[in-house]
Amino acid sequence: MSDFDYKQLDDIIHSRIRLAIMALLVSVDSANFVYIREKVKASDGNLSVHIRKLENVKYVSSNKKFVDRKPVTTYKITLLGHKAFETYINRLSNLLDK
Amino acid sequence: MSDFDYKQLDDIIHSRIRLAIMALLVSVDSANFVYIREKVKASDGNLSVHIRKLENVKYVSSNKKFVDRKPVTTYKITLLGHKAFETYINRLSNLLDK
DNA sequence: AATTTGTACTTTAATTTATAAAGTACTTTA
DNA sequence: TAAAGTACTTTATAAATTAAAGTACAAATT
Repeated sequence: MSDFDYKQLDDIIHSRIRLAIMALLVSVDSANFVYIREKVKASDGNLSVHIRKLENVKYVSSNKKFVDRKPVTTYKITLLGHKAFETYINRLSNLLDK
Repeated sequence: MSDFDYKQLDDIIHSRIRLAIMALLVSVDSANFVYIREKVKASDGNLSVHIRKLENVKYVSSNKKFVDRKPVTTYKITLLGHKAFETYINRLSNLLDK
């Protein structure tokens, strides 16, 4: 491959908000909903929808528990997610550095 | 800035197909419709719609003429497009290399 | 010479995606 | 106890993407 074919980029990852979520998650081991929402500057609804998409394809896993009687959802990137992200970055850079 | 805010990425450029078009155009001085379509592996309709979007915001300019009695449209990246692309790349890399 | 096939696109319509708004199930504060 | 959060989820609308159909030819075939 190694050309300008735009379909080589994983479109689950490519969306701006999901790319930001993934970039954050690879840099951080684990993060909860509120933390991600603030870093990524997303609305509640948006974050919920998009992180769910990442969960559906198993790029991200979540853990729900209660802390001080309040719900807290913690997210982690999975091994699959890590690999997909790496592949994405590789293809992106070889698309961009011509 | 310099954080994970996903809105920092120019969404006109960010779309997969438009990103590929821009990446191609910055590397090539000028290119015609068919050439771009093949490199980017887009359908006619898709390319037409998306390159038009890039034209509308003046990131790309076009020149239409006839070669051997057939229409040929040649595209070039503009100065504005060049700047926008550079900014996009900068923000992208600082989003990604954490 | 008429029909078919092909080229270089553009337009329209349908599907998908993204976003914002509203809703749920609480907890905390006044 | 009523109002104002918190941590999300769901739903509805708007926007973007894609595929299919259309236009205006040229070239090749019958």
